[in-house]
Amino acid sequence: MEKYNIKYFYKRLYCFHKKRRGAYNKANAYIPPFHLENIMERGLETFFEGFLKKESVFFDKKALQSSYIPETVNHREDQIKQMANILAPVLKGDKPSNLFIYGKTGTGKTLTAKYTTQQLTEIAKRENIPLEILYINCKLKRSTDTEYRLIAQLATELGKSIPPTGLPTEEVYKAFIRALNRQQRNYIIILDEIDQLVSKAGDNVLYNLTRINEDTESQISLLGISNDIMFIDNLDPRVKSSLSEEEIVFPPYNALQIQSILKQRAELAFNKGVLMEGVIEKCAAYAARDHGDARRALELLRVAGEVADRKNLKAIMIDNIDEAEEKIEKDRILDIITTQPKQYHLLLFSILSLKPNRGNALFTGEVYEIYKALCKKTNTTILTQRRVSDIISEFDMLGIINAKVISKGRYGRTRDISVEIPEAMLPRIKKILEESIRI
DNA sequence: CCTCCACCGGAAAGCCGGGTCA
DNA sequence: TGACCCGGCTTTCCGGTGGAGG
Repeated sequence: MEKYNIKYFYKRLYCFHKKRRGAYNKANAYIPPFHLENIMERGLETFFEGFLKKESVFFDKKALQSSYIPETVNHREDQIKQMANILAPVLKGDKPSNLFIYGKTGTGKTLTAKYTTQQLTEIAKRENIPLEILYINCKLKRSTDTEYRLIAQLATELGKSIPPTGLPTEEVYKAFIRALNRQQRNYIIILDEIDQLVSKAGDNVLYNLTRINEDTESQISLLGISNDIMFIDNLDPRVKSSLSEEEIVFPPYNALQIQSILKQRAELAFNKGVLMEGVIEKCAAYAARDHGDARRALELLRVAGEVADRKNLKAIMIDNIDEAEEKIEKDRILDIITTQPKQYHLLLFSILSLKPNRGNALFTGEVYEIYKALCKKTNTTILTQRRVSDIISEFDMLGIINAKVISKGRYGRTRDISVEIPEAMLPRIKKILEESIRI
């Protein structure tokens, strides 16, 4: 945790407040108000001074966050032009075609879409054209991963609050349409990570959304963003044809392009001269290595800066990037594991405790046996093997284990499970799991 | 070439805790 | 209050299958 973050600041302020009024300490002795001793000014002053003096390599960290929209979007001129062409009719009051955007993660899809629509709204506002953009990120957990919730979310954006559950879905649609009709406008709905939505809620939602124009005076265009290119092929043909009336592909950035993006952002984010030679190049190279993910590059740079700050360095060294990469991966795994429910912990613990004597080739059956024993020992209900099998798949998808289906011939078919957590982290993780299991 | 193991993974249905509404 | 609805998690049921060993 950073020492001088906002929480810390408020804590200090609160302490200060108590001291100003005077307070009783643990031994119930009255400690006189600050100003009587004239320490207060000094205390607070030094705090603020420290806060100001505390040197940071950052000037404005925001510029490195993935949600930041820069003044100009580099290397996406073509896509912006295409998108503008497709969406422009909305300015004349016509309904633009539905648009489908795809490209790998970190290729600037969301950024470009937001940037373009932002410009669009500005012009629309100036010219007094009724236009509204609704942006929904379907990946944000718990808010929009089912049909009900998506529509509810959309309706909420239109200022119609809908209870988070309880109503029939039909009712929610009606409320949404009423909200649309309340003011006749053109709407562009951006559905980010639309593949996530479909995998969880099915393509029914999309079908209904594409058909909703028939029930309302307002016109609605959909703008779907996906990083899974195959996703569109698995859709209902009717949805497919109407959703992808237009398509734009975002190719990955190459190393040079990532470099220039990083430079642009770094200029805003860091103080002058804190970047050592070669830092940006290295970040870019790391990110280009796995398919030109600019978001990753930015994150890497940001964390490298944080590492340098924590070490009280005045500049970001090349080594900090390696440390940053390690830290990101570590935090990711730790975050995944600590947020899992107990059953998952039990299972993971079984896998880990089986690992030392069986090497790196565990089979579902053995894991399940250990898991059952563990459940009995800790007095937990035992899940069926079918369910456990699903949990193993989930771990696989999260990237903390690797589970491949193999055939052992006469000895059946099973999954070959190996652990993907770095060796160095294992003791710590085991400890976390143990604690969670006990309780 | 056939068999048959030990599990995979799809489909459907049940249960539970959260909610609305009249 | 009871009738309903939803989503998440789980169980039940069951057809499917790659390949070692006969």
